[in-house]
Amino acid sequence: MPGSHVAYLQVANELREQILAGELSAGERLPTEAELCQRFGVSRSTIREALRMLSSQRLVATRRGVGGGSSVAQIRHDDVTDMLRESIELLASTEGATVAELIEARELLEVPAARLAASRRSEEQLERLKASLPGSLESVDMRQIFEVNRSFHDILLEASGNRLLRVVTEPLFSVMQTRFLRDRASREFWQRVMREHAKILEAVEQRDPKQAGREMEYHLVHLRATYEAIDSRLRSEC
Amino acid sequence: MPGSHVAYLQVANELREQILAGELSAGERLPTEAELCQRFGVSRSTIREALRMLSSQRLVATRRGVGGGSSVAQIRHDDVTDMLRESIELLASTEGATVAELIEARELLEVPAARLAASRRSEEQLERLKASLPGSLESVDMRQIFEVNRSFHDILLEASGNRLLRVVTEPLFSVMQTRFLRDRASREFWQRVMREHAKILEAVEQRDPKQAGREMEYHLVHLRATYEAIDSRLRSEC
DNA sequence: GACCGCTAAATGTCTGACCTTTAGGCTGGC
DNA sequence: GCCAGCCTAAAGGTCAGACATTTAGCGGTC
Repeated sequence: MPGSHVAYLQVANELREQILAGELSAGERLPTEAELCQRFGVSRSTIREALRMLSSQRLVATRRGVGGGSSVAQIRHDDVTDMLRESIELLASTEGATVAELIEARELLEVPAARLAASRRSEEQLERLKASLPGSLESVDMRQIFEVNRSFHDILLEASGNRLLRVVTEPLFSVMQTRFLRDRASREFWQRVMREHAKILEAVEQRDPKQAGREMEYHLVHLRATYEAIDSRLRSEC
Repeated sequence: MPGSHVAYLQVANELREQILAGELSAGERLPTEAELCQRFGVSRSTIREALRMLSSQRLVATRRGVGGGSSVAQIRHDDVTDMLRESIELLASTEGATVAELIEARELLEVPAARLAASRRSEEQLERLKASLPGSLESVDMRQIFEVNRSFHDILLEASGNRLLRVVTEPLFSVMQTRFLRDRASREFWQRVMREHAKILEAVEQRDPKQAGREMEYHLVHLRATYEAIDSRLRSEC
């Protein structure tokens, strides 16, 4: 049912196809709403509903004021990451994804990512990675530990040099972290995490891919146990 | 800027948060548009624009007629796959993702997927996998070869038993295939692809993960050369 | 008991008015 | 000559109300 029988869907689909086909390229401006009304022979509300759909898919961006209007948006990696994170969150909350699947997928991706990071990291990335590890756990607020942890994994993904890898892996990491760890993990747990991160960092500094992969694998196997324990606790509570 | 100063965004965000927080769970019905108008103190057009955003994010579904209305949608894996494919297509068309990154990411994912499939595939999946390989290339239309190829990889991903893995890998496969192969590859190329698929299938049938991984790796390395050749040809044309 | 059409509830669409934001130009003072 | 600040017009944002369309369920006719 391409386009259904609903006007706003037809308009949205037609515009989307034009954009995807490259007839309208990034940055280029779309006609004004009034012109689109004429072109499609529908009312302004219909056009606006179509534009809202496209803008929530990050295909167009709209600005107000004179010289405003809609233009084809340049999609950014972060946009994709955000959308994917939200989708996976939803899947995870409805048994569309089990904990085992999340962990497995993450291992499949982060281990190679660590290897790649070890062989490709720039000096600047290495510095940021170091900076992201706090000297001691005492010096950081427990509310921040969360962000510190995330930051380490994210810089590592960036250092892997593959933006697609980062785009698909960050959401997996992110979903697991918010789902399982916020306020549920002990101080000892975080101390161990930090020690393991330090090991990974060392291998990345030495540009030793194999070792980085091994350390990451070890790290994730350790996490797996914690996640599974928390998961079964959560389940029994319900 | 949470909510900006634009009414439809505020409404959409508020509803989205309620859905993500689980206050409204899957399948549950939202108030009618008229009721939402009252609740948010805005006009119907504003409510509708917000609902269009949510529906294009697959968060709600809307039905017409008596007893219709909007309800919280149960997100499906295919929805996520579709959205991700579109995003990656867009990234790939604007240098947000290079061919090298696509190939690399795909290798990183499909090789482990083949291993998992070899150890987990059901008899039924094995049968479908066999059925997806045509006896000889002559028997299939060149226009269908495309779909045959896709089908093999997709069933293999399904057999990996990890739905998240499939969700993130299928788009990578799909984008590369439509971008590079449609009408651009020779008959000899497809013959070789089919032979390599058969090798993979054999390892999967024997439940030999290592071998399945090796064959998949070999297969992808071969593809890499073809893709890179086509890519440089495409570039020089522009 | 099967079929048909009515009805009412809900979304879909249109119209036309007015509000708000914003770039750029105009004007006046220094 | 230049800067500040107002002014204006173009575009999206919002509103109100009417009418069209779809659809489930009800009820009556044969």
